[in-house]
Amino acid sequence: MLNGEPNVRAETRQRVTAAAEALRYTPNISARSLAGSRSYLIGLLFDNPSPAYVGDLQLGALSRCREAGYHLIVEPFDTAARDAGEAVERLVSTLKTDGLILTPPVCDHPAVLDVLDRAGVPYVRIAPDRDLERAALVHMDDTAAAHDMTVLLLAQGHRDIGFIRGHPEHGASHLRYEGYAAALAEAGVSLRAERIRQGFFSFRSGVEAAEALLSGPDRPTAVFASNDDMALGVMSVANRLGLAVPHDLSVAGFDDTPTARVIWPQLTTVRQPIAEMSAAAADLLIGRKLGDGVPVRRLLDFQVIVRDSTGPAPR
Amino acid sequence: MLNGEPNVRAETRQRVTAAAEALRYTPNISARSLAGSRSYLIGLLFDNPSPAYVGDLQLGALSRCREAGYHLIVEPFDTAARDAGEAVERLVSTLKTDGLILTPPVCDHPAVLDVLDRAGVPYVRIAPDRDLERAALVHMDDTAAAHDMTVLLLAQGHRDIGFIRGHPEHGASHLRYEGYAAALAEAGVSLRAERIRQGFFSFRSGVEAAEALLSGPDRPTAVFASNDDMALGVMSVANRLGLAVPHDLSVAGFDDTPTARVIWPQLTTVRQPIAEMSAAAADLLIGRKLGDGVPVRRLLDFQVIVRDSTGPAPR
DNA sequence: CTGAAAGCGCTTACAG
DNA sequence: CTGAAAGCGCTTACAG
Repeated sequence: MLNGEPNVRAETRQRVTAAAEALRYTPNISARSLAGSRSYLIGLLFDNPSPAYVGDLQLGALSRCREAGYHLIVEPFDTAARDAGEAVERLVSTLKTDGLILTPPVCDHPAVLDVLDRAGVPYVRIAPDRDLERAALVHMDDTAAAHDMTVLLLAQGHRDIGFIRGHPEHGASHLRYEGYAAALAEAGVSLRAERIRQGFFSFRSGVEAAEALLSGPDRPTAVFASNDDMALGVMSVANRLGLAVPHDLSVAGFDDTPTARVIWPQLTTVRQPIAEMSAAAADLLIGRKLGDGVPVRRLLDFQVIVRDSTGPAPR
Repeated sequence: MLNGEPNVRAETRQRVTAAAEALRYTPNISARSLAGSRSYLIGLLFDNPSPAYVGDLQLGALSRCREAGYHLIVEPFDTAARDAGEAVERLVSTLKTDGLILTPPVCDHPAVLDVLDRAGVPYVRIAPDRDLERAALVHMDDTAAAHDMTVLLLAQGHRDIGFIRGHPEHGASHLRYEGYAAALAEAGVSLRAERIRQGFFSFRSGVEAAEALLSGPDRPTAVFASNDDMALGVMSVANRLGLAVPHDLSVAGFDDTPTARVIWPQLTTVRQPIAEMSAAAADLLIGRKLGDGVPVRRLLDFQVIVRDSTGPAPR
């Protein structure tokens, strides 16, 4: 009855609930899991170097778990390991979670997905790179976000906008580049190959790209880096070169890391709906809305956050 | 036998292990928990605004859990809630974890500790503020760290060192201040009240303290902020005031946040052994080394990290 | 509709 | 030392 069955008289229900309350009764999760078809456990698999990203992801999932009486179990996962498939097999057989949230890059590991599909374990992928048709996923539109950021720069009069690409192994890198290129094309601004630099999402790579972009007299009036760490690298180089941001150079990033708000000038960037994505994933798992037919796909909104590192193009 | 009992013939052990391997046998954690005295589950309770801090903490605990076949369950916890005691009561009765890691400020909540003691649930406190004799804890020496940082500044010729205190509600704030004051006293440098400002661990409060400290002509040659966010605020103000760091002003922080490395100049700061603390806590819980007598107490080493925001005092 | 029984997959105490 | 039985605290299918 405590599990919310129907067909119980209101009075009876109330009395039982009151008694449970008085005795501080709380069902044991292991017993429920063993006896029933639910474990009230959701697993979050990650293999991500950024504690902040993983932390944000958890916050979203946790808020939904809490409401539904679920608990979150976090599992580091070595995507590069040869036996990744077996590892996940072991995991689901010991844990019997009601579902798994797969964060990048775990969500793009074919062997992991194979095992999960075969075992019939429900899972939701967060922002996967490939095989988007394969299973339930939650993501945002990287292309549109990069597009919008570029449009913002164009609207401020910039016509010469450098771009630093992200790590080539990350799918988002290509999507963001496409958004940038599309916005330029729409505005009739031609894309110059020497304005595009390869980065790797690290501060260091941002510094190197910025040095190439900003050293000579022929330099762009704005630089859009594919993530905040690289944008910070650009700002650092600008500072060293005596270029005032945003007066001489506008800089935009992507991610809205904590650093973006404590740097000066504060960084214009894109906020990804990280907590919202994992919250949506937890929702799907808890509500068991994954079963039938075509895989669920949720697209969440990003947000372009205009702060002080961008401004009108110098004339 | 698979649980590592002694008195099994080597050959037998090997054959069983091989069979288990071949069948990919992995015991179900719920069944083990229900039947036996171990749940192979450790809970991490947090109520901390910083995802990065919580993420770092998890990494340490996770590494030990993984080795020992344990799993980590993370639980957000509302310390301010009136029914915090009941909440933790409910938690331990549904989850039956083998132990709890209590992070600040949960580790300083009297009702939580009371419930846990009464229920006989093992727990380890991470860097608690008060009642240090009460139960097992893992921490670092904030006073010594602040002392060492101040000594470093003194060694670079600084005799006029401003200090920004941390949030008055956090025990560490007082300890850090004491370390600073002690180092000055040892060096025979007198402490000037107008050089001490109250901050609240936020960037904003660092900015305000720095404005008070640096605006006039009579200003310190170095500022030691009780955490990195406030140190960043100091650097931001210095930048706005045209003070070159470290040439005109040395700045030191505390925490070694990710931002400290991507700012320019890079921030001199103290690295706290965050992951090590939670790893030690997990060790104690998994090894069940908590039972008898005087509470275990582990003191871990900090590290003063000298980077580019500090330098010789201007003459 | 309701209540008592079986059983989930293990560990543990115990009889052999 | 070893093996079979009991039992952990629930859910679920089933007999009443």
